[in-house]
Amino acid sequence: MTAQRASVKDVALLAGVSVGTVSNVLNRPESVTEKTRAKVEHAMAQLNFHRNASARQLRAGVSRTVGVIVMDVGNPYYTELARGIEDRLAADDHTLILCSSDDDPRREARFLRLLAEQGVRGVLVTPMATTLERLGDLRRLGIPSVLMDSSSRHHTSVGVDHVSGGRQAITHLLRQGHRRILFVAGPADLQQTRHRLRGAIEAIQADGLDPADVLQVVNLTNLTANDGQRALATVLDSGRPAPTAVFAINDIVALGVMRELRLRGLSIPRDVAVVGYDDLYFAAELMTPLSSVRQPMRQLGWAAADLLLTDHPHSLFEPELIVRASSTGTDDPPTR
Amino acid sequence: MTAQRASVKDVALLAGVSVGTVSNVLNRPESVTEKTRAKVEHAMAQLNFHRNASARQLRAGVSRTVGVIVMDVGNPYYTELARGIEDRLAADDHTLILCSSDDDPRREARFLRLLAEQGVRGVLVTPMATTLERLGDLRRLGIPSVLMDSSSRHHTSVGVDHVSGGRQAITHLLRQGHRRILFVAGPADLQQTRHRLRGAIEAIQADGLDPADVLQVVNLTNLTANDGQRALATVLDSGRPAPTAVFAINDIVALGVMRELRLRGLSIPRDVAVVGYDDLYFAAELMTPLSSVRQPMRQLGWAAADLLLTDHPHSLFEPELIVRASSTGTDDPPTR
DNA sequence: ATGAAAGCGCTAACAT
DNA sequence: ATGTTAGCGCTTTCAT
Repeated sequence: MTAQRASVKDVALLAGVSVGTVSNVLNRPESVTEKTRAKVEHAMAQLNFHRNASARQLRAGVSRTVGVIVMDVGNPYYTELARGIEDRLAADDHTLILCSSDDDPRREARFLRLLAEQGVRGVLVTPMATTLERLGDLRRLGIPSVLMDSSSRHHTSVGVDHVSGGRQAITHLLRQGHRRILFVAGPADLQQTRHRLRGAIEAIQADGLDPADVLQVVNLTNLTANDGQRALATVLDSGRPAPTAVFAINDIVALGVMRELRLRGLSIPRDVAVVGYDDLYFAAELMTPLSSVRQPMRQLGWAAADLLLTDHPHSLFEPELIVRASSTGTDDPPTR
Repeated sequence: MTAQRASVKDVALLAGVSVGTVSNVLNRPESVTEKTRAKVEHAMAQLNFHRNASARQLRAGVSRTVGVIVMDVGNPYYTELARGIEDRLAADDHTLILCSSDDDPRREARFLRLLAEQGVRGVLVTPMATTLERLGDLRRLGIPSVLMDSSSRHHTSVGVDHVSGGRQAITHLLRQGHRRILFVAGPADLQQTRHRLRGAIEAIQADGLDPADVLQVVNLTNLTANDGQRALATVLDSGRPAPTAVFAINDIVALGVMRELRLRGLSIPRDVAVVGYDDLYFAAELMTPLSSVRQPMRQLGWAAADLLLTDHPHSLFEPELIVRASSTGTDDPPTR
């Protein structure tokens, strides 16, 4: 019905000024007379003017968009991270393109290429084992990147101390008397797996025990509830002595573990105790309230974006074990 | 260390061809000799060339990006929707910018402006009551939009039949003998609320009962677990006869409702039955497995994106009630 | 304080 | 099949 997109030229024409003045109203309003500014703004409103971000970016060379690649947007843990990023970005009038790598290097590579083409101001990524190689391209393009939920001496990053998290979880289980613990971990080359495993081993050694006796590790490729369930089933069917406690790499995997335990009529935590990771919002509401290691994801995201925007030194956050019925010595009380 | 972004000009220079040929390699590879194509592609690789999306879009006038605004990215229900969209978009080499309105009209307006500036190919949005007014601007700009999880005679949309969902949930509760049912709903002007309420009323009337006797409605502004918990507490403290069943607008609200019931020592479902909505992945694993109305979100997202890309007629999907312990006549077995 | 004009990287129409 | 060129909408000198 009415015209399509109006350009600065159209606005200038209608307001009876030059395009330069229109641009000034947009970018340096203080350098324009009150009167002409009013004229121009009126023309803009009348034409339903929206500045063209492509042209702006092409000319100015800088983008107001930041790319974010997380492992799995379906996991509330990562959306909470994204929320923190968004909070920080909005304060500087930037926006975020959210991508989900689904733990697939090819998907990640595709998004990285896409973001490079978009000319984003920077990329924030929760890395998998091979991510670092792919980030070289970006750096050569002059696009900075920040690793999240992971740390590296060779790359800027914001992270949570997973060694500490693993140590806290296993220490807790040892205190409850457990001596056969199963760690249902992620891929062996994933930093979260490696660090939490290290923390677990440290905790066991600190008690004068031999990790080889106490800890059994099974590595998952995907971190879904079904994978967790299958992994536990395999271990229980292996004929080896069953574990008395399970430490899961995240709460969703823990969900699957608990499902399998229930299926076999095993009591949680009397027969097998369970500790998860991430402390998702429903952890306390599960059939057996789940002990879990809580991480400050929102702050982490905020810090990551802040790092990108202002180059503040990065921070390492501290996780905190939340103990609930799934891992306490006695059977859990019906409610609380 | 090495050069920054290489342009088509740089590639042309290195390959010893013209920029037009480079563009052809990019956009019409079949119109280029095998040999020159190889030369050009080699030059691209050598220069780490990434085409500049801004310039491309500025010139071509069309974007390969679609804006998606959901109510709440923190809710897995919406990320599942986003996943469906992404699936469809990827097939046509498009990408998605994901925004969370957080049920805040100002945030939504801001994102809409942003997306318009980006010149996105279209916008997919899960609308709140006032969204439609805001979409007029976009239309005048020639940017199509699709409503998701909602329907409108005045706007293209893909949706789920919420009337049917409400009817299924309430019919189920009536069959269990409930005659005092509380509907913990969203905002009164939200379509999901209105349609599910209509379905509820239809179900009650179909049994020859008076909705005014059977159904009590409380409207929430925000749909968090805490809000659900508070709402139920208020109702139970009101002095009026307590409901024997609760129908919650979504599973997260249901989580809060169940929390409050447990806190008061009320048994689910013996004292109060609960039915949620969305059937989030953990619904079956809760302290009391939650009956819930499942919606095909992934397909919905797929359909929405398909509608935008190919203008296929839109579809109305059918929800399905999943019955679990939280609403079955007998007490649930004391699992844990 | 405002105007004129160049140019960002790309595509597409036209010329060869 | 390949080269030449105009121009998308904006910002930003440089003049006035």
